[in-house]
Amino acid sequence: MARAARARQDRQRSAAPRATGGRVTIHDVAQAANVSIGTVSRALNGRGGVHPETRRRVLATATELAYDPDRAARELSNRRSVAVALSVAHGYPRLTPFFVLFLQRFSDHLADSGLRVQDVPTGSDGLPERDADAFVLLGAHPDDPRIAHAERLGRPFVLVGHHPGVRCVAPDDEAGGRLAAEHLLRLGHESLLHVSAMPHSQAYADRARGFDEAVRAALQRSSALAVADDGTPLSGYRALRAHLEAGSCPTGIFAASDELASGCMTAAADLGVRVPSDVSIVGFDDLPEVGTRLTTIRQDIDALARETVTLLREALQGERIRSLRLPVSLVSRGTTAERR
Amino acid sequence: MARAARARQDRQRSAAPRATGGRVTIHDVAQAANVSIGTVSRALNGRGGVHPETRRRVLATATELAYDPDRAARELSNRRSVAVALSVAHGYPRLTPFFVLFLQRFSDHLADSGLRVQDVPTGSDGLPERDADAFVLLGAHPDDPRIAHAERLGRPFVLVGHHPGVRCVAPDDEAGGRLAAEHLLRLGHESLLHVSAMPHSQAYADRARGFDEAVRAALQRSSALAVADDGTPLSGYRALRAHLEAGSCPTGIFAASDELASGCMTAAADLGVRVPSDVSIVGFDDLPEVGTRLTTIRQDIDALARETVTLLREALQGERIRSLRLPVSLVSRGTTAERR
DNA sequence: CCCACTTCCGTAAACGCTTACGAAGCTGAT
DNA sequence: ATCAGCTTCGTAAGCGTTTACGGAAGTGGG
Repeated sequence: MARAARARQDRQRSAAPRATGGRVTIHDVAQAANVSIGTVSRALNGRGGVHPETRRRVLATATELAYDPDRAARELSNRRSVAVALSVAHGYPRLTPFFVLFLQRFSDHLADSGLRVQDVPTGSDGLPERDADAFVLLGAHPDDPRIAHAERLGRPFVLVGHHPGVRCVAPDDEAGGRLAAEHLLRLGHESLLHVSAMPHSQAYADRARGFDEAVRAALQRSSALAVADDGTPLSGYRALRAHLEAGSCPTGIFAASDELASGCMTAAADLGVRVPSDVSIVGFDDLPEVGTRLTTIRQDIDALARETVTLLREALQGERIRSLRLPVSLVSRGTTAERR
Repeated sequence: MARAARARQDRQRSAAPRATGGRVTIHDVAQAANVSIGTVSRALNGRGGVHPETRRRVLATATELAYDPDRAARELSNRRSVAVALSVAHGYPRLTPFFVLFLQRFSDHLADSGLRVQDVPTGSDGLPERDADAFVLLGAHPDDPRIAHAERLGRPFVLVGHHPGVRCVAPDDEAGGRLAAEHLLRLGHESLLHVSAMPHSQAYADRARGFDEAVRAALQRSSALAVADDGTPLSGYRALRAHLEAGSCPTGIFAASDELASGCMTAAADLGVRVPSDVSIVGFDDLPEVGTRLTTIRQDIDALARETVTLLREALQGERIRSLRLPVSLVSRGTTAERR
């Protein structure tokens, strides 16, 4: 042990570069900033008891050395070991591309913050499992039984979606709907159609409300509505196709998700309706897969995941309930044009 | 140190249950099996120098206590730190449900085996990144540029798919195709259709070959073919719909994937064709999402992921190239019936 | 009967991090 | 000048695992 201590000491004091296989460790940062590893850790994790000047110096050298804390070590040390269970909303039997993206970000942020996911039953549709320490509920429709259930369980949880009175984080769906309407209206479109999978989620409902309010404000009437079975491209395709075959011919379409939008574009193509010259289409999400061409409402998935983790930690520490709405923005690409 | 050593000793000797927050550690197993933690580790990891009888006892107590090695600790200790990059095949711009499932399993097995994924650019379509230590290529079509590229790079890689001369693992697609054909033929169907997204992957080509050979052997002629744009349900829908609207009416359909099959089922429904009374449909993959109703060719995704990790480790250790074909089986459910 | 060799196993260091504890330095009140 | 109390920081233990090293049996040959 005396030997070990000396070795560690040596390593800390020695000016020679460490031989840890290239990895920059907390020791390197400590050495470079002329402090101890304890101080580095405290500075980096925002713990108290560090002189502001010291903190600044540590942070600076850390970024300079491109220090990236080792996750395994952090997890092992933290032993925060919260088993986070993810549950996909009822009515979302499938794992949407959106959720896949979210999940990636989410587990990154979770690991970064020293927490660990023990169990990620992504496919599970039903109510959250008993043996988890915390829950993340993905999506919610207004009377989601999982919410009452999670509350009854008394375990910390956060909802990715929107529901009054619970800790939740969601994009500003209503504002997004409004943005879409205003964009279409500004381009001169008055024959409007909203394609949505409405009953399934609060998000869809909010998007519809924002869209509808803006439309009513401008035109004193509502737009038409085509309801898709679920949120898949195929459901969007069938919804629009059926609508067009029934004889109506909108010039502006707001699809409640990029997936629906992609189905709509295919349907339009199959029926000889050209985008954007015959009809303009606005999506929602800004998924990278379809996104390169589509005019859409962009939401920041990474921020969504990050804030989910923040709220989750707050929940774990029993802090006051707080909810977040994340801003969205319209990105105008090739599928909208002025009405001819 | 004397203090620490004694503490550890105490913990090891003491009969009292450990207070590690419920987690069963290697110490618990050691204590229960009356050996040291070193021996437990060696026994569990198949290292040499353990008496068979001792090994047996350790293994027994480990399973009895439901010992589950801590990943973080294992990673930290192992420090094998291989940066594995995943690359999705050209022509598969999207992350299919199949790959999502695969990915989950894959990273589990990777972590279990002490390796660590540093970078998983799942969405990346192009050629593998320069800074990875190893690659996993997902899917391949016959002239996949990524294969030549990976070989040129000289870094270990394994292909999930099939290609001569490289380390690869794949389900027995050809046998699967044959199974589907034989099933349909056995039910008396002779007016057959194959729905596929053929040019995109070797897997689809192999499935088609197996199917076609069995069909030719029985009927002395090929089945009809409907080509879908990609592998999505929507593409399957459009392919079948177009085919049926063109006037042909098959009684047995083999869709090259469950996703295609699900689109086919919707198309049939939309056109008033009943499954399975009017037409029988066989899928491929056995995805849990669509799988509860669909007659399909089952492949073992977990095994696929496990073997991928095995081959990856072999590649990392420079062992001889070896390829695997995993068995598939037909599971008969509600979408096939005897020809009326 | 002893020694070399092998087989089996226990000990403790190491992986990179967090954090409890305590030491050192400073402030201001006495 | 002294001391309590605060702030700031260094030290080292500990998270659960793997593995190098060496010790203790057991085996066989001289």
